[in-house]
Amino acid sequence: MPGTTSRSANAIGVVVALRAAMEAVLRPLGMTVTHYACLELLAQRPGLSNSELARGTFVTRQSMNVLLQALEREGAVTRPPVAPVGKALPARLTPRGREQLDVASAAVRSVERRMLGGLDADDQATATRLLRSMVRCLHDQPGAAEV
Amino acid sequence: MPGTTSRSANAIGVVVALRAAMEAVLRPLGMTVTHYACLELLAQRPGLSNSELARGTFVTRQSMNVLLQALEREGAVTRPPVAPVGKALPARLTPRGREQLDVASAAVRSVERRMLGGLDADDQATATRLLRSMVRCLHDQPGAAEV
DNA sequence: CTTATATCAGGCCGACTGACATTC
DNA sequence: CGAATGTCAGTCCGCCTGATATAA
Repeated sequence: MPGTTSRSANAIGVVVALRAAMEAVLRPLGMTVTHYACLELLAQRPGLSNSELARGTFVTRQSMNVLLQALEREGAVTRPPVAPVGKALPARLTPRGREQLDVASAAVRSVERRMLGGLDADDQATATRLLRSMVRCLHDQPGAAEV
Repeated sequence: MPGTTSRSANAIGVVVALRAAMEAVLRPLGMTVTHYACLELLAQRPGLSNSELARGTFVTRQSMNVLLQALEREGAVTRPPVAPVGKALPARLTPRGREQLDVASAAVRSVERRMLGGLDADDQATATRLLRSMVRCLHDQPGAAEV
């Protein structure tokens, strides 16, 4: 009413607050947000290639390549020395990588609990459903980005 | 059910997808996510100090100081040369800063529309309400404690 | 040829930590 | 004194763009 023309959905607030909270709990584990997103994606869809992981986490394949090599070096991820087909090297979590993911997931879930703390059980279920829809929409419709 | 049963609310997906989408639309405007968050915060609460803006956007006061000085230099923000009280310098948007914010807000809202595109009007209203609650919870609670 | 992949090389810049002065 | 603030200085690193090689 007073000055409010078109009201924002506070997406900016979610981005800065949620991102900061996640970075805060992941840093002590030596993990970045992209780092964690990569492990999670790999757990859900084993065998993804470097480029596919890059697209899934919205970074360039060059950036994902650096991350993936670090993950291989520390034994969290394995890739075959030669490509089964083409050039794509299917990546998979090692038991160690799975462990790291489990620890990190617990930390991330603690943030989610804090985020949903002010909601009743009903709203929490709704929130989860709506969040999934949001992610799907953002993934499906490519913004002005992507090269 | 290999060990972990508790389903994630996909907070990680929201963070990476939404953040990337926002960066994509803000970059052509020469603006970062923190940059935009600062302007938005300043529009809602004129007179905030550097340190207060830093806390509101989850960066250090040193980082916010760099940003704020850049905003002053380009005439988007003004601060009094001397502190009215203490050392805190109340910052305010200039008409020019307000313009920049309006342009950026339009871009950010386009992302929000895309994000909420798969929902009906009812769910969209619910989503907005829940998002606000999430931001409030993440702001209020400390964040460093317990895992 | 065109497209997609992996990877190396180099650069950018936003954010961080450290340190100091000032003011309540 | 201690706590909060503004600010200068130095550093880091995650991510980017560019370029090369290979495979379908």
